[in-house]
Amino acid sequence: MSDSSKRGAAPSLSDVAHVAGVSAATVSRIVNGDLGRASAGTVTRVQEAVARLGYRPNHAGRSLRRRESQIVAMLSPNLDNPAMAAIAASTEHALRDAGYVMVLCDTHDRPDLQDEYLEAMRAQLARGYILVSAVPSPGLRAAMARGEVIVCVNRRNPVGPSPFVGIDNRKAGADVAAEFHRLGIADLAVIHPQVMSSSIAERVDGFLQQCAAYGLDPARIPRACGAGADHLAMGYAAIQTLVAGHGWPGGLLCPSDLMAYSAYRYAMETGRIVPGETRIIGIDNNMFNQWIAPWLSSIEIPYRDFGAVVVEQLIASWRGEPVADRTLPHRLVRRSDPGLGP
Amino acid sequence: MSDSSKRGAAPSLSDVAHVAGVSAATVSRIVNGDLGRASAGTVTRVQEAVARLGYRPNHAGRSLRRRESQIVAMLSPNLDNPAMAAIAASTEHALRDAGYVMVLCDTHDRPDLQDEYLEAMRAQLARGYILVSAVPSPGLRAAMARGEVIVCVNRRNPVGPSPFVGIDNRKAGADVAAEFHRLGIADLAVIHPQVMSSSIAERVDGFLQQCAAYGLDPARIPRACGAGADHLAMGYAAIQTLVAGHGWPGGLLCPSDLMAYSAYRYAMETGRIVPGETRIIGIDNNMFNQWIAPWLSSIEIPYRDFGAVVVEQLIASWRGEPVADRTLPHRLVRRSDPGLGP
DNA sequence: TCCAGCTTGGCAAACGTTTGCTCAGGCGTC
DNA sequence: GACGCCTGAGCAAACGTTTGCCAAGCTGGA
Repeated sequence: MSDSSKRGAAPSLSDVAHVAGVSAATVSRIVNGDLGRASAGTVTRVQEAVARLGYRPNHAGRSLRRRESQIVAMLSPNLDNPAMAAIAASTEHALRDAGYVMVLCDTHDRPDLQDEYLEAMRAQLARGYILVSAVPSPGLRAAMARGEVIVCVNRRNPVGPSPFVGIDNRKAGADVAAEFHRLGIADLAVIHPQVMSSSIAERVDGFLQQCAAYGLDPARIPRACGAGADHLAMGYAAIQTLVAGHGWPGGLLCPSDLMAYSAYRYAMETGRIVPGETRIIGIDNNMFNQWIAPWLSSIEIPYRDFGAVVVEQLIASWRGEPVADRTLPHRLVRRSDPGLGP
Repeated sequence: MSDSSKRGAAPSLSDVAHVAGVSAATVSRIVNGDLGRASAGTVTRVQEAVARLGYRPNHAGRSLRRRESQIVAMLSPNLDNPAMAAIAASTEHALRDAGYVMVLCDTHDRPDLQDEYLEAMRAQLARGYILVSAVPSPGLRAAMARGEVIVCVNRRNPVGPSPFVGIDNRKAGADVAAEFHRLGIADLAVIHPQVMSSSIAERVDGFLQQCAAYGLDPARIPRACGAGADHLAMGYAAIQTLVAGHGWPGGLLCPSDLMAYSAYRYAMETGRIVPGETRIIGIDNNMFNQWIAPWLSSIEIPYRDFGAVVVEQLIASWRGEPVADRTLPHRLVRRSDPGLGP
């Protein structure tokens, strides 16, 4: 009974070695691209055996020996938001191209879940962590202290320095202010989530600063916040508060498109005409906008490009190279159709 | 230098054994819940050592020895579709609760990518495969032949029998027909993707059958299909073809909400009033509908409940139990607001 | 002839876990 | 007192890879 006679089991290094008539060590070296240590004849013989048996290295064995896996963990606050889904999809693709596999964890923005997943991924020997909109947590601090490789996306690392991928949120907010200025709309307002992540806070801040540059007093720009399970619910609560306190503005900044959606719904419910009476500008430029939200201008963020950049950061970190933050470009997409008229 | 002196390295079984003054074998058994084989004193001593060292089993070692991992692969055709994202999110959650980790792969509905991922996951010793909208491919056949545990979601396994989770697509289509009948709309039409998955085909089929039951000749119900990168593009192409050939119908079945979105856009572009002149009914009930698509009735599919059921199927399969298909309930959500009127 | 150096490839020891087997001691029963 | 059984726990051999080290064979120069 040769090794390869084990029915059903995937072929192992020693199966290949047996077939090729060499030792497992030699096969290992060749499989890993160390071709300089074997003669040309041996190399081809081994490669043929690999092909014939359909050999694939067993990652458990490799991880055990090398004390590192090909697993990269992505911790995402939620997948319901198409922006997060786009980041996840593009990162998954880029990681796969680089030879890694991505494990996706949904933290629901909760520090306890974030920590649980960080721990679980440590047990999997995860080689790196991609934290989308990370929240502060003890486990994150611990991971930093252990020297884990971490890349933060959208939000900067709240507990220390980490490589970062995102946009210039302050500039994005300012661009919205500039658009309202261009349109001659001066009675502005902002809604935002009750607890603001750094990215949202920066967007709002950039907006207000730019308003000030146009001579508007930021302190007199109405703001309202809302709580809820997702940005849709938060936006709905916030717009109600805003309108109750200050009436409808002529221009409304929604720091995410989902909040814009719920503001729009409330406008419909209350008979406010969008974009005729109130112009809403969002941030994200959700892919559905062009199909069913022709009333919504939005700052487009190149989420589909995030993955490749994130992986570049990861690889540089693994190499121990210094890693600079990466700010990707955004742009305003203008839309002003009223949607449908019955 | 004791074992535990290795700085930075995670504590291993033998570190714990050393601290507790027992052998690694004993620790292993206790960690794995085999408490009947050790005295109460030993158990507590080991548990204390585990807690003190923050020990977590190394999954590479475990996988290597047990010849199986805790990894379950989900192959999804794309994450852009919120329905797929919802399935992924709920499955990830259910798997984690059951002690597994999910690796997400985006196949873009391509057989070659599906095969590549099946192979890559085999090298990771994946314990099971969740195939969302699987397509036929040689690799899938091979996986079936190897006896891998596979659960299919949305689409039935195209190359053989597998446990399945989804809805009664035929009934869903029939329910749409019933709704049009209730509304007294008789000039109906259907758009659908050029290459129809089994689920879409069943929806359309159920719709037509039910139309026949109402005395409409299915052969005279206009149908059009379109090609494209996603359902949005497919829908846009299809509705153009449909309208060019047969004009706007009074009632339009879109077998996915995304197609409904693009049909809506085309209606706006051509001045067709929705839902006043043409009533569109979709399938999926995308979460955004209630916020920005008040004109769209849709069949709600409980994607958030899929994950738990999928995991039940997986676990039953691992136990070797017979696994019956699971058909989850759907329901029509009625909406008929015109959206906004400027 | 001898030695140095290169090429080629094998040996064997890890990596952390699981588990069949063994064994020592204690207890109960005849 | 002998015997068998139960309990509690350790030994050691895997699982599949990787890699430092060594050895054999060859080339070429002194």
